[in-house]
Amino acid sequence: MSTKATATNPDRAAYRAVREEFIAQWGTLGSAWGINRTMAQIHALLMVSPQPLSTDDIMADLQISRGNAHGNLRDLAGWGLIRRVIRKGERKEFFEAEKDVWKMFCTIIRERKRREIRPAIGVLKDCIERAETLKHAEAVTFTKQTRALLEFVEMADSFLSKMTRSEQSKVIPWLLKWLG
Amino acid sequence: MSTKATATNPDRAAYRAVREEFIAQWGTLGSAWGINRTMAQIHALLMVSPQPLSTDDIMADLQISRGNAHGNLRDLAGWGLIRRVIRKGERKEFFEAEKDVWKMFCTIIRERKRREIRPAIGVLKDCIERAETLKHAEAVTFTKQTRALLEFVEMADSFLSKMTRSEQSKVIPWLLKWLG
DNA sequence: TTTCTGTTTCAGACAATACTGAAAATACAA
DNA sequence: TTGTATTTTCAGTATTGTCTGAAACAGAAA
Repeated sequence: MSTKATATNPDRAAYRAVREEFIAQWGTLGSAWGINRTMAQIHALLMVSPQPLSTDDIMADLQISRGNAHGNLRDLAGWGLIRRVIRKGERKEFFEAEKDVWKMFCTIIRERKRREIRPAIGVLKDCIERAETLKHAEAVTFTKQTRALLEFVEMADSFLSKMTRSEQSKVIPWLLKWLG
Repeated sequence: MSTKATATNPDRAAYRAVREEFIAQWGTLGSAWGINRTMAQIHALLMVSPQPLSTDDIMADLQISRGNAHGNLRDLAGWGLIRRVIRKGERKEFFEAEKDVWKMFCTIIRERKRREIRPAIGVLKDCIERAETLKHAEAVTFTKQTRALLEFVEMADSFLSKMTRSEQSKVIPWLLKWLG
């Protein structure tokens, strides 16, 4: 291909710059949502990379240590956002990101449901159970409010479950229609 | 009222304990979503409090410094999750939380849209604009992927906008019906 | 004006989290 | 089995984000 990267291609520098900007911003965005900055950056890097990358590639690109790269890659794999790839003949392992945005979204939702929403529902139920029989005046307000929260969170949970179980091809057109 | 709190009411201790548990867990949940732990705890405290609380009440209850309480109260007011209340005859100012869960949800969504989603859309547009004309091979993958992300984020943004502009009384029944 | 009550700010202290680098463990090839 | 490439772990360190406490400030009452 004539557009193959070379040291002399002037677009190379421009591409590097815009990619770096994207990665940096994705990292910032991640930390606003409770995701480790480096983990978000590795994710961004893999998302826009045409081919799988090794730990060394990532270390070199983001200028981070082996331990840091390793741990964050393990966590990203734990989230299901990236996969390990083994190339035959190579001992090194490579990583690639899920590129389908809908699948990525569903994965994130499912994991956050499992890690945060479900435990939150458990806590709310527990608190309500312990508070509902108390005669203390403030306990009445407490129970009322935590019940309202529980009801809401459970509904949101159901909604997200149903949505992430649906096909993108069913949800998106429906959504576009609903938006008018 | 016969259930009024007194030092001798045995329910008082049980209520304090369950409320403390709720506040602690809400704080943990907050930090998982990129919200300062103390801010989430103050929010939890005000959510379940039957009456508005002063800065001193909150300092005493959560055992935090004045500066900490003050700053987080300011931030919560900035998010629109709590209101300042002035009682006539009193010089102190008090705070109360929005208790309606649907309104609370809409407020959080609107703020996160404004603070994070909109800037993210800006970044994506900027990156696409800078990358789309580049001939570098990797830039093609980059542009394709960032376009897919932008499309998705813009759709999510529209969806959330429409939802938070709707009445709870319209959305909830519809949602329940959709859930079957 | 002075004093009193309450609010706001912020430099320094502290705690939580993230990162490094090197050593240990593992996996594979010869 | 030994040697080599690669992954994994983790103690120590750095960085970031949060919190404290005291001083400065602001307005109301005396």
